[in-house]
Amino acid sequence: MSFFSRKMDYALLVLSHLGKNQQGSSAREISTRYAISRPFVANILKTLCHHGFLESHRGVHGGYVLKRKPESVSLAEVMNAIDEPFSLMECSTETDTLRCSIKPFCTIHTGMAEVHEKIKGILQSVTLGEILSPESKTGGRFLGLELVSSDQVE
Amino acid sequence: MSFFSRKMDYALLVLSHLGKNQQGSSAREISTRYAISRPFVANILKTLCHHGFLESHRGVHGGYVLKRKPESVSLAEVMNAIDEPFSLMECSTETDTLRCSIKPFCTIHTGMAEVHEKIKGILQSVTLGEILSPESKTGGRFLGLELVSSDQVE
DNA sequence: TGAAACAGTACCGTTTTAGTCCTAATATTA
DNA sequence: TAATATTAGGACTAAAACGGTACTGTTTCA
Repeated sequence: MSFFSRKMDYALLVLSHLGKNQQGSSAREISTRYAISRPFVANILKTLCHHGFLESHRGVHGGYVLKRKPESVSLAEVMNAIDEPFSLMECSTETDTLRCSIKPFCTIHTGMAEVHEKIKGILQSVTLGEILSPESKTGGRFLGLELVSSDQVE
Repeated sequence: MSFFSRKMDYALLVLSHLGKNQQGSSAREISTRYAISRPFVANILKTLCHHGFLESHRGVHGGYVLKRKPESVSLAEVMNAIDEPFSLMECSTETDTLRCSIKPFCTIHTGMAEVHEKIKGILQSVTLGEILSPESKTGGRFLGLELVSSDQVE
C-alpha cells in the first residue's frame, strides 16, 4: 500500500492539471487525458470543489477552474480534503492519545510524536506550486528551520 | 487510516520494549504487558526474528532478545520487514514508474518524487535508539542539511 | 426544449488487515 | 525420560477499507 491513496494521487494530478491549464477543464477532458474513469474523476473534482480548491461551472461549456494560487495549496490540505488528516500511528492525534490505554508506560510515544511532526511538517511545507515546478524549491528553509545557506525562500 | 499499520505500531513497541529490557522477554510477557493478543504479538515477533532484528530461544525460559543495537535500526528497515517498503504513490518505485501509462505527460512525477525522497529520508534517519530516548537527537543536522540554529531539533 | 455538464448519494466487489487456530519443534527441569 | 513452557510455521477467517460504478437530479447553454 502506498502512503497516498489513489484518490489522493488523482486529486494532485487534477489540481496540477488545472494549475497549468488556467482556463479550466471539464471532467470528461481530464478523464480522457489521464485515462481515469469519468465517474471517478468527477467524484474527486466534486470533493475538491466542495473544499474550495476549485470553482465549478455547469452547463454545456462548464468545467472546473483552480480557485486558489498553486503556491498556497499544501499537500496537507489536499490530504485533509480527500482522505483524512495525516496520522502516523493510531495514537498520533490528541483524541486518540487520550484513549490509548498503554500510554502511561508506552516507551515510544514521545519519540513517535516527533516523527509524526517531522512528516507533517513536510506535508505542510510542500505546495502545489512546488510540485508543478520542482526546480523552484524550498530554498534555504526546510521544515521551518533556518539553514546555513541563505538562498531566498521559495 | 494511519500511515503505519497496527502491526508496524506493535513492532516498534516490541522492539523498544526489548531495547529497554536487554535480558529479553517472552511473547506472553509482552502480550500481557501491552494487552495485545498473544498469537498476534507472537506473529510479529516471529517476523522480526525472521528478519534478523531479534534472536529467539525456545524452551521453558525462552523468549526473544534484541539482536542489533537500537541505534542501528531505522524505521525504514522495520517497515520493510513488517509491511513493505515505503512508497508515497503508486508510481513511486522505479518498477512502478516504468509501467505508469501517463508518465510521459504527468505533471507531478518529478515533484512528487522529491517529496517521496524527503519522507523516505526521515524514515531512514530515525532509529530505534532515538525513539527510545528522544532527547538524544540528530543534533544540529537534519536530513543532511546543516542548520543555523543550534537548538535541539525537536 | 434538449443536450452537456456538474451534484449527491447509495451501492457493490475486491483487497487488505487484524487477528485466530492448530500442529510441530525445541529446550528446560524434575 | 516425561512433562511443560515456549517458539516456529502456516493456514484460515471476519471485518473493514478502498476503488470504482450507477443512478437520479439540477443547472446552463444553444
